[in-house]
Amino acid sequence: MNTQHFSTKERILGAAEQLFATHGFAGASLRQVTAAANVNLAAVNYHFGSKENLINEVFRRRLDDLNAHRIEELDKAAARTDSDLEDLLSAFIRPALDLSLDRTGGGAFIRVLARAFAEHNDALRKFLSDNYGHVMKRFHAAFAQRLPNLDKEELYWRLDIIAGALTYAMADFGVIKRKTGVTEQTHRERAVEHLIRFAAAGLRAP
Amino acid sequence: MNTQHFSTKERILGAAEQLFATHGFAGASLRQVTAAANVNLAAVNYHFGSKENLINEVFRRRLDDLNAHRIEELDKAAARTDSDLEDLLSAFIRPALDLSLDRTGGGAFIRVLARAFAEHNDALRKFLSDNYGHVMKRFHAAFAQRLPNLDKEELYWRLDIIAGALTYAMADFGVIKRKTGVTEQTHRERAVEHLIRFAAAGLRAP
DNA sequence: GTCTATATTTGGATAGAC
DNA sequence: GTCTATCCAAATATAGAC
Repeated sequence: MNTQHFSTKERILGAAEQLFATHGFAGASLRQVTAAANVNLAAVNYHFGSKENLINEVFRRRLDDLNAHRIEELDKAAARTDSDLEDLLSAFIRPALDLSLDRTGGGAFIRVLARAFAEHNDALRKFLSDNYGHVMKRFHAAFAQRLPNLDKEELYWRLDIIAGALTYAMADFGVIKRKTGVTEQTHRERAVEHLIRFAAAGLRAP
Repeated sequence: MNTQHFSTKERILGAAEQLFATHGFAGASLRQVTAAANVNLAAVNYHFGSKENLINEVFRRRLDDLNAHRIEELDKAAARTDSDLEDLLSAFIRPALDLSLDRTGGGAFIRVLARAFAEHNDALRKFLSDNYGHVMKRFHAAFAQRLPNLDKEELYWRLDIIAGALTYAMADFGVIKRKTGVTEQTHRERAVEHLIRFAAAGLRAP
């Protein structure tokens, strides 16, 4: 991530992602970030204005893509008349799995997301809600259509739990050593299947 | 938590627990902690030596109790010949549920635990491993006895995931507003049941 | 044990030369 | 756009009086 053929901005984002994953938002200093990115300390404020905005941009870079894929998969599932709860859950969960498996830092980003859940940071939650609330609304609507007896707020609440469980599982799996070669991907695939079954059962509960 | 009829040490621990839950270990300063505890800034270093040690003591205060209850429940389950996987899981999970429901800050502590998972802090992990590794060993042995075909390392790995899922669920549930009175406890009870089924299925997977 | 005062370090942010 | 140098605030930690 700190090779020279990426732009300064990209190198900062990559280094920040890694360090936020490891030390947290408060724990990783801009000095650590700029040193790892091999750029000057002042570059962060020049390109991003502030540390808080840098944090937001770390999210934006990945979430734009992730949520676009989710909407894409949701549209596919919604177009089919025979799609069920599991298909909707898959549309939400599979893109996150793919991201966690990519080789350009996606695994680190998933750990950053896990931290965001733990943070309960109001500014961060507002940013996520402002920018990606519409994705949750789309999924909420799709689930609500298939679960007409479930209270709307209860549904939001359960989707939040599912997002949390997914993030945690992906972040934790990131620590596992892939001893026997293919295992890493296989394990995550299985985790996703378990999650989908678990989440579907949870959603169907009265 | 910051009333005068607790000792300085206890007030610091309570305030630290609350603030670590809200802002994280790096994010909560000793100045915030001592102000909330209504004690002098220097008191932390006098009573605990350092911030890192204060963090450790926040864990010790709750985990000693939590793990004692877990061992107690495990012994009860192990004594019965007809106990199954679900009983062992219950011995592990129920004491955490009880803690999350207590009224002296247990809910905040569960959020602190969730942060510890996200931290991946080596010093903290070593502290937890040194002081509570024997509890995981006891559970590992009990599960291994009932799952003789499962690889030992695989089992450790899965128990870790279960601990993570439990912690996350409890921490997240902590945010929910109990609108209709009894709901809070009922919801957590249900979450625990889901978790146990989920975990048991995961453990039985090949 | 508790306080005030302070040493020391570190962090975020910016000014101004290039 | 990038660098050096620096400002200022905040943090951990300690010394020493009470």
